[in-house]
Amino acid sequence: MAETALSESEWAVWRALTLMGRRLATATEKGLQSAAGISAPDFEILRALSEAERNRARAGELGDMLSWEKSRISHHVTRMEARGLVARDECDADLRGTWVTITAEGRAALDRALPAYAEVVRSTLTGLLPEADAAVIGRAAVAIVRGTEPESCGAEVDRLERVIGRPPD
Amino acid sequence: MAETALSESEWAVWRALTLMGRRLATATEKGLQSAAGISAPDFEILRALSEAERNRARAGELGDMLSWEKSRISHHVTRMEARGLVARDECDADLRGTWVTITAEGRAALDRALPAYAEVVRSTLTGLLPEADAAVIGRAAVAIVRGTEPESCGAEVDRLERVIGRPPD
DNA sequence: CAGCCAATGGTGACATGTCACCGACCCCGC
DNA sequence: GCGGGGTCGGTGACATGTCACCATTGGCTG
Repeated sequence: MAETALSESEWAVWRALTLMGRRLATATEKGLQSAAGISAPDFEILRALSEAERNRARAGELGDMLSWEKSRISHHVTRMEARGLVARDECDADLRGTWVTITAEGRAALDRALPAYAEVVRSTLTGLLPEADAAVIGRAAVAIVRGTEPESCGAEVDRLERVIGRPPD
Repeated sequence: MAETALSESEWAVWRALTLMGRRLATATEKGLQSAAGISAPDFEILRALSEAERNRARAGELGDMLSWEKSRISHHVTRMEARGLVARDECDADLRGTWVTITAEGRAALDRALPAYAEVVRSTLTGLLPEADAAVIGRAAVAIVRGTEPESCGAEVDRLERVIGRPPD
């Protein structure tokens, strides 16, 4: 703990993970942009809205679904609204609140994006790893997510763990 | 390949990796900020400079070392220059070029940052995973890096693979 | 040596993300 | 009903990152 230097293998694993993260992000961005003309954050918002009841959600709900800060939601919805992908509606039940809705244009973009997104996941992750390795990497990722910020480990992480499976013992 | 839907486990692994990436990035940022008052990109620039001969590098070299675009280098060096962490020097041998140097202040910040950085790696990665899992996740990350953008797989990835080891067969 | 093309670094416009703060509004106790 | 504190979104300032473009310079060819 007082050692200041990382071992070569510690450094290599860290560096490899960092590089991998950037590659996955870049591949996602490129795939969505070329297939549907939207960015990765756009996609996340549209997907969350499409899964919500009546295709709409309160701004705060969106933030919870995506683990985004409220100001990030607000800024990004403003940008997407300007491009016609989503719309804001007043909330009668709570005058402070705002409904965010997916527009027809947003729905069309999402429909174009979904197959491309699946293809990105397969071509950069599932398709490159033996299934057993994918399981190990998934479990390791869950362990790291659990190990960092223990307080905010919401229900989603539990669900992921259930799907991915727990270390054998 | 024509399937449009991801299986539940494909999705879970992808989502877990995405979450993990954000957690690691956040932990790095927080650790460096509190220990040395610098950001993760600041740290990368300072580390690259400190490893270069005479603690200086041409802007383009820096870009190659970090796999950054030249405009990113330029913008970030401008910001760090304003905070006194690095300095620009004219390059006599090529009047188009610029030397980027680490200042005493930048060196001091780097020295404060290095132990904190190692601590972040240990507390979020090495310390949370059994050694065998770390090896598997490292190999998987290298495989993904290799599988995406095959052209730009420079010498660094070879080195990482040598350190981490290759899949047993 | 003249002229062309590539390399080098920088700049401005824009997209994304965080933080601190604010104005409006809700609810709860009185 | 009426304050007071917390909730809800939003805004502005700033940091980061990408893209398209530019001016300057190097170096090579005729």
